[in-house]
Amino acid sequence: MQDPTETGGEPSPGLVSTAIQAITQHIRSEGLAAGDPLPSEAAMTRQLNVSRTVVREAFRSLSAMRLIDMSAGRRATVAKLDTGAMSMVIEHGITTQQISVHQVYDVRRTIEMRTVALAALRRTEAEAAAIAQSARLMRENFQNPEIVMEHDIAFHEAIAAASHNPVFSLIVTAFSGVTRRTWVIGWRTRSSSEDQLKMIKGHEDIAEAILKGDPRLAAEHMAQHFDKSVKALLDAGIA
Amino acid sequence: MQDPTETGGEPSPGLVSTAIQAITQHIRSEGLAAGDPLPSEAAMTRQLNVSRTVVREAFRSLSAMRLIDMSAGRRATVAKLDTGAMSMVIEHGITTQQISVHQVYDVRRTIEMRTVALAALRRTEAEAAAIAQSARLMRENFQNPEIVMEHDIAFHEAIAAASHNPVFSLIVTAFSGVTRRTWVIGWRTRSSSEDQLKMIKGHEDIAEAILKGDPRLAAEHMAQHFDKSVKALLDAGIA
DNA sequence: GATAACAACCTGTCATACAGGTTTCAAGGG
DNA sequence: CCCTTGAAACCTGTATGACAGGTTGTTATC
Repeated sequence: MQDPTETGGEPSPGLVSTAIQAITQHIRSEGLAAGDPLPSEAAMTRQLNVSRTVVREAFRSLSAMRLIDMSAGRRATVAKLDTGAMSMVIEHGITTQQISVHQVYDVRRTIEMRTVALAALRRTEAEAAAIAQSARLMRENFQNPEIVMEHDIAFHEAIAAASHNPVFSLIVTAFSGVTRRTWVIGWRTRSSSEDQLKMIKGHEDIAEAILKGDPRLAAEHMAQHFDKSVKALLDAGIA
Repeated sequence: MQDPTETGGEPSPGLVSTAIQAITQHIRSEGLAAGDPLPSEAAMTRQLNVSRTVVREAFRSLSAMRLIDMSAGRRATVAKLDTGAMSMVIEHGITTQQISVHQVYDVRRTIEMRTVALAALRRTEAEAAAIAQSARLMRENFQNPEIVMEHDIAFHEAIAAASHNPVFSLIVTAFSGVTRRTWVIGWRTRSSSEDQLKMIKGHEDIAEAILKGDPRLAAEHMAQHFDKSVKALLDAGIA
């Protein structure tokens, strides 16, 4: 039925994929930035000569990946960089057992040894304070694992942010979901309060090294932190 | 009437988001693995008591993130781990100028210093051969930049695969799109054939170190490779 | 028992309809 | 003149029905 001069020749694995490409292509060719509005569904429908169903599924797909923002009544807009899609991919890999928690931790260790060094070199005063603040809140709430975990996650994300490289932030944040699922296990393995406080001390050491601007020391503390975390997970039988 | 507390809001007021969660939840609770079939759209429609439109947009969204595979006539199936979504996020960040090529290279350098060390430790004979093969093909086709680039990308992906950690593969592959867009620029900066061959020699050194099983040497060569690549991009004026 | 036609089911796409949110702009009141 | 107000125009969210075409299992035929 529809035969609008297929340019290029790709027999198309589906009209929706074509529409998705058209939209991303539009963003690129128009040089749109985060917040800029996209064409309406109706306009896209006319331009591509397909039904609104197809255009809509394309928009919705991009929205699911958080490349665009949609909300009722308003045109879709280009989205700010967001972890949404990435964390879903990681989660999917974990739940379908295609990747293991241990493998994620190896990647985290690799990346965070770098973010912490960069943070020590590039952090602003405010960022150093935020990092130290998270560590302090971990200690103050150390009886409540859930709260400690949230501050732990915030701690690592703050370090990534202080690296001033959003790609690192993106990846670190994408792993936070996995952390939420396994953190408590590692915490329980640290049977004594002493062990738990020692682990919190590790965070404070990292924060301090960042504050002092010593990348080598910061990386060293981070490595120790991860080695202990991985060991705790291994002791708990997490593959 | 603006409510800035909207960012990162969890309360998704859409039926589609609910449906997406229901599907991923189904995968989790049923313990599905890659290749397993999902309920049909009709079944989901009944279960969630929403229209097929909604269910379909949910399926399509998951398909766009490559969490599930869809094809006409057949039920959707759980997908194998794939880079699709991740590379789109990275591309989006680049095209909307929220991240720079330089930042991507810093992340690549960080990750590939690790993958190359792991590859040296864990590679099979076949993997070592594949890596060396890519390096050889780079040399054999060194007059043709496009082909050299493809083998370069294959080279790095093969190293990631040899690390035996799919998360590394995932990330490295996600960056390949960026490489395709900037590689030629770096190549041109290496004005003389001599420089270009020197760069290929760098790849061969890496391959050899992996074959010898020397992680420290491999990482060192990889670091040099990236330092030169970044310098080439900087010389070309890429931010 | 093998094979070919068929029926049941499934996804891909289209058309239409309507509810509800958002923006725009002009008319009316201060 | 400015501000408020309200309606119209536009937009997205969801539902329904229809049909084409692919896939699979079953049955009838050889």
